[in-house]
Amino acid sequence: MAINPEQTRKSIPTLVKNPDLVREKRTQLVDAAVRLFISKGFHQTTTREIAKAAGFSIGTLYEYIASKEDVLYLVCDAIHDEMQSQMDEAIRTRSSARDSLSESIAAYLRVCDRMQDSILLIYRETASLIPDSQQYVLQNEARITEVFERIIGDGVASGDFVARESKAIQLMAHNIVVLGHMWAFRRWFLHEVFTIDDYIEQQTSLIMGEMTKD
Amino acid sequence: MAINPEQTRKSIPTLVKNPDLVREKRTQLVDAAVRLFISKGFHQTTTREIAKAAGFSIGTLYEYIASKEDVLYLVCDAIHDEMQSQMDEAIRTRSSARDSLSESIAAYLRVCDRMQDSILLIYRETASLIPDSQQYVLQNEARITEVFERIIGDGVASGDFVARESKAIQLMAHNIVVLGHMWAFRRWFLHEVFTIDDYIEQQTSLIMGEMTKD
DNA sequence: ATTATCTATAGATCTATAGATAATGC
DNA sequence: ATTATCTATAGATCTATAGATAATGC
Repeated sequence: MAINPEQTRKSIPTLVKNPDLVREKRTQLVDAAVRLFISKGFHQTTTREIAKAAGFSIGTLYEYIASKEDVLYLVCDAIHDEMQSQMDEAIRTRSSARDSLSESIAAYLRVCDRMQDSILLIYRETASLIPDSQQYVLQNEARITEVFERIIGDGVASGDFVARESKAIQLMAHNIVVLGHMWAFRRWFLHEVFTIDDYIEQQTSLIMGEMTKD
Repeated sequence: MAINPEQTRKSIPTLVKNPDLVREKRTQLVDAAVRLFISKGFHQTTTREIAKAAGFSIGTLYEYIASKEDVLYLVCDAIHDEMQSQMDEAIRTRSSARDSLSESIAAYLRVCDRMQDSILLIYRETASLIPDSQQYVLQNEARITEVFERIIGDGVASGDFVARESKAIQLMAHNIVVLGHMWAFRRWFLHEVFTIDDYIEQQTSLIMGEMTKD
């Protein structure tokens, strides 16, 4: 029995034997919980509300999880899953490193625009997870950052971008990721002043300018 | 009786008549609450714990506030106050716009480094405030951003920085503010790889490059 | 027999207040 | 008399589980 050396997902205990059923019910559960957590926050949402919104009783809820915190972990993990799959779909390698990067940034910022509420949820509630679960969530965040690290690294290797040590590349990747989150958590200002297209244009030019300067 | 046209602070009701006493006790209260909220979060902290840590009884606590949410508002407001005063102290106008901006960014990032935990607290718990209180907190956030807006605007006016419309100046100011917060909320990565001095150097050069390019 | 689901509730909170007590100043 | 503080607790939760019930398959 091979043990996966890089465990990327925490397994949440269940009392239900049928794995298909577990998958199905947990999807319902997560969908309901995401909506509730976005609108009321994790602590203001009761386990009863989650069960009701998911379409089963409080007793059944606890057949599929062992604690309320488990629901939060499943929610955070599902959000990162959705983020990853939307990025995989949108991000393509182009002929030039410039095009790859600028189009990837644009695609990523559009994903952030669509997933605003979920991004805010992660920012607010990650701290409510136990440290162990937090580690998994941060790993997911790191994986998203690596997408940009790779694109920039390739461009540096090919000479399309200014030479940079690996730490500087990593920092730029984090900057890009944060610019996407910022569109969500500073929306009280940004959405008043910019359309998402304006925002993409301005922020992409900031990053591209830095990558290709002098 | 003059009414201040721009009300910048919400007044929290108290049953205690002596204003000096209110100020004094609320300072104790906020100091205790900040520590508790940072370590356990707002919802996991009980009003009893706050009262005890502040040095008075649960009954007395409710002479100085009307609800637990009031404590959170006082905490958020005190954090922004502290932030403002540390920035006022650190940020000086220099002979050139370049120096003013780069030194202000450095000073600001050092403030963020010192106030990491408080910054994270604001990110996590602002959503737990009632909408009315949230408005005041966002106003505080906007005021901090305006410091950079002014410095950049002056540099553009004097011709030291590339010409930009006011929206682009505002965006750059928000970018700078967020780079400071990022040092706090991405510390799980950034602090592993950079010292605060490295970070200041890299991020300042990103912004300065953009302000003075071609 | 086994698996999944439900109802009912134990047990443990936690916020906010009522009413008693102590301290201060006229 | 007035102001500030304290103790004790009402009243309202909320999580998690025990034990009963229904559905499925041998």
